[in-house]
Amino acid sequence: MALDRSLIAGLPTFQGLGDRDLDAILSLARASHVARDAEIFAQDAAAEQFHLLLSGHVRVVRTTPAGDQVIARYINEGEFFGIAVAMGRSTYPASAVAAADCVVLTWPNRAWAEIQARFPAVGAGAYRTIGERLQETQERVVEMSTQQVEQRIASAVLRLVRQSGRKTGEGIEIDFPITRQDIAEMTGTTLHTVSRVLSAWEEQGIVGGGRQKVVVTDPHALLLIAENRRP
Amino acid sequence: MALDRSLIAGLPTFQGLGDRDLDAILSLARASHVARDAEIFAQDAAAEQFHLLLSGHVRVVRTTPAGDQVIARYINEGEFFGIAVAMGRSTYPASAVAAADCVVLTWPNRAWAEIQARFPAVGAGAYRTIGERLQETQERVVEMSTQQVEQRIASAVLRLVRQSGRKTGEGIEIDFPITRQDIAEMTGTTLHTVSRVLSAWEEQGIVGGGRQKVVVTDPHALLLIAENRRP
DNA sequence: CGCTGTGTTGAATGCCGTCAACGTCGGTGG
DNA sequence: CCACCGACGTTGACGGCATTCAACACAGCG
Repeated sequence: MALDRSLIAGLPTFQGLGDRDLDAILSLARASHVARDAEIFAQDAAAEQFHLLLSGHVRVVRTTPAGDQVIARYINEGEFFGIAVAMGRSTYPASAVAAADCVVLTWPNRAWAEIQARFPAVGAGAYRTIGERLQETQERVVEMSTQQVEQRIASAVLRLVRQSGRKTGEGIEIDFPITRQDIAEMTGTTLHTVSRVLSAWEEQGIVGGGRQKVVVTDPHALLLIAENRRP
Repeated sequence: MALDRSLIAGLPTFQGLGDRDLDAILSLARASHVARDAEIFAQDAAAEQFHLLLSGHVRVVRTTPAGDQVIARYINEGEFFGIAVAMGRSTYPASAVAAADCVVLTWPNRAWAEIQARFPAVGAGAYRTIGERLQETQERVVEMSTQQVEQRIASAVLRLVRQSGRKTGEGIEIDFPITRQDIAEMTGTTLHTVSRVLSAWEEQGIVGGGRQKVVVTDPHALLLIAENRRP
């Protein structure tokens, strides 16, 4: 059965395309559900497909030979991921795991050349995405080089809130399950330190939370901490 | 006066192009000398050109609001740099400074669309370059998250040696001037720590050096340190 | 010949990782 | 329904690695 174009019609990636174009792109794709914690692709596996996240959240993780894990980034709804083909790579540099239940569109690599040729705007958008990720990653290197752990955690939480925040009565909530361990793997620290820092913030009324949940009640205070300008 | 096509004919970037193609690409460019320590473009400035390094070495540096500097990477001969246009950016995310005397080719941004359209292989090569830089940068995040300072310094020196090494009688030498401070800014540490580590390595006969110079005499030992498998 | 940039080394401080113990939530199976 | 168990979270104590502070040495250059 053909996929309905309404799946992707609203996404910025495909802006400006007509119905026939959307149908053409979708005709090459396959949609699937992915349960939470299921792996979408594995680090170092042959990269034969690329993906677009329709709903849910995906965690991109690199594992070192020693077994340490580092979270490279979270993918949000509407973003491409696993686009090794666009970077001329033949294997995936990291694994992708569903952080929540997901709906994913998948194309075979050979579709990339066709999409890029027929819809240059889509290709350009993907390259802009890669460029943005490069900038973000370098920003992270700068943070890890110059900031203390508490500031880095503040920056990471703010990034999550901006990219995946959902307003609630209490404040802004990160709308997928996230553990202290996850935050530690994003900031290059340990779950112990993250727990200590979040506990301190909770006492000051900056964040709230609970099990696998983070709610930011005072984003401004967090910003001050991230910029090391705490009053 | 027109630029001679021999300037770029040997570069992997332009492989497979004919003489007329090379001339066409060069006709859009301008060549210039850049003295050591001169700035080629500035962080946050409007990105109106992109560059290719013909000879010399270029240091790409990000500066934080607090004044801390972090070296994002070194550019080697034959590489594009400052290709904000390919990532859809309107400003440069970092500054570029000549680490040694350089010869640089410069194109106005509008040449990018034309080159990409007429010579897709060149465009694809640039995107592969961006992809490689993304992978390298993420690799650096992993290192900073999981490794100790000495291992990170070893990794950084090995990277420099692989990318810009020159064989000499003593061993492999990094063929541009580099200070302890530079290495510190690549690894997120201080020049003091770098000095201590290099002094210790020198005593063990792993590296040699001198003022603004690093010579690796025992690359294998460095590799063992980088992988934390020191005997 | 002094000055500036670079490099070295010692001593002390402190951040944060490590080790350890315990508490709590939620799902699962009897 | 409830007991159990594993995953997640919290907190204290301790120690080590690397930064910070300080002082000095040396080279190149005007």
